[in-house]
Amino acid sequence: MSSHALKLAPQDCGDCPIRHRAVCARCDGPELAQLEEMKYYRSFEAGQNVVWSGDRMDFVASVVSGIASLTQTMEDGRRQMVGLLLPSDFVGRPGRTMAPYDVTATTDLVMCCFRRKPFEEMMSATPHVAQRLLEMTLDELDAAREWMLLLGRKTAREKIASLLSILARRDVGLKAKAAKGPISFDLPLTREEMADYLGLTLETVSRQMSALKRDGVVELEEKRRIVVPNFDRLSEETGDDADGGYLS
Amino acid sequence: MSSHALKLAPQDCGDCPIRHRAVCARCDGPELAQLEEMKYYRSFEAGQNVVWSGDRMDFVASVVSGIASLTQTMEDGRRQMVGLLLPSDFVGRPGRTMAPYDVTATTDLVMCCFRRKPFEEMMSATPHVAQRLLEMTLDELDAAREWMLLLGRKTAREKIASLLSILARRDVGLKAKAAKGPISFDLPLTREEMADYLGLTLETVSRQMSALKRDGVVELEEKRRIVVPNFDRLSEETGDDADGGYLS
DNA sequence: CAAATGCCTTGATCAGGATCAAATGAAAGG
DNA sequence: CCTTTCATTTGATCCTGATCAAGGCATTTG
Repeated sequence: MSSHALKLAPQDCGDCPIRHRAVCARCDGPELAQLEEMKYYRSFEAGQNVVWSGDRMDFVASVVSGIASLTQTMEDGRRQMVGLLLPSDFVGRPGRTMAPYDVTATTDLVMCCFRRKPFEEMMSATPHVAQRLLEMTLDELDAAREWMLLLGRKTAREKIASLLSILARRDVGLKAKAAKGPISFDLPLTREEMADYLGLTLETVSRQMSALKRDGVVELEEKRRIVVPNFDRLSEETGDDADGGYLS
Repeated sequence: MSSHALKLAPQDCGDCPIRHRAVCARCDGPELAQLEEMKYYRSFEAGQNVVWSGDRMDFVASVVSGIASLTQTMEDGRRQMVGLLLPSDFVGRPGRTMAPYDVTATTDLVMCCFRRKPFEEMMSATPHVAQRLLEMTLDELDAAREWMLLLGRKTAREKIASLLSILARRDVGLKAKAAKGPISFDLPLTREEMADYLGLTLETVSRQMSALKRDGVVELEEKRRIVVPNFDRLSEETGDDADGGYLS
């Protein structure tokens, strides 16, 4: 279990794949050097827990690769995922050591962790980290509010379509490819995780996936492999206007 | 309609009721003076719209008194409130002029508006505003995620109890009173607004309110006047553990 | 005063999604 | 190879909350 937790070779920030989107994006040479000194990598296998709600966290971190999830659990076991963390997303809150959510590696995951103390000192000494973190937090807040609309008002079918649309869009973005022609990608989530994210049961997720397949909105070749033959068609199923106001 | 929009006398920041919690909390004498110069007050009557989603906003603002709501609307009219703004809460996003949500005065409302241009200049010149705004945004993000759990997983009864609990807690806080003995407060929301906030219909809200009354969890004297005879009893109905992890 | 309006409550019925249950298929392990 | 396990699908039934509809009550308006 911990065989994977240490094996990552230290990497130079200059080569880092998330260098220009993460919390360090605005930092220049000397500040980067300072961050290099307080950072260390940790990796996790899919399914592994990163921190438990209520745990003390002595670091904050950026997701370098893979996907992590933030989940809240009620006493009786009801679970709601409250965030998906993609590469460059930030985990942890300056000024608070207690984790408010469970953080779990949804896929294999690499995180760039910063020791809390020096990170917080740097935040109060120089503005670039705080400025970037503010931007990122405002984006997360927008995303959370979009999700509130989904959770409160969308039908099961619209919820599934919305999630697939976001994942598809994300993969298209990564490939820097126009939204023409079929899009295909691997689902990084199990049916149960999808249910936890969407406020549904896994049975309903499965049924709605089957329904979208039956209606030709998506093709499922291997349960986790999604093909979207017509992205606009999928967009129509989300309940959002046009293809979602994704611009600022 | 605009008779109310201008009539507020300019107020000195030193006397401002939200001085120590708002975005200006960390600012000292000279910075306050700078803010004084870019600020102006606007007031709105209950029910009045502040900005429409998609509108250009040439200011950002703090709520001084009253309550405002942020609402998203789907094409077919489904509505979801995504935030309640209480005194000291911040409206608008530095760096973005387009409003992403409808902002509406839920009660009579006074806002302290800052002209966007000088506010943004000040944010990049000095760190105090950005630091405070980051804190406030992180708090909002936590609140949004708590609401995601409510919207995705709680029953109608738990949703109502959670909302009443939050409003009761808030009023207790204002009165700096211990949580012993009956708590009473006025609902600042109509049944329909409650429904929009909780992801329910107004009929379900009404029925659950009646049910909580029937079960002795709350007393309703005037439809908007709530008495909570036993706060712990109300807390049990929210589905949260203990009385909610409200500490950071 | 009567009529209209806004807000709320209550009743009857419906339906979307939850729950309970079983079966399938693929991968992992003995 | 057979068994076990895990993720998923599918079926049958139930129930919570939505929908449709009517009525109450207070305030406003003509």
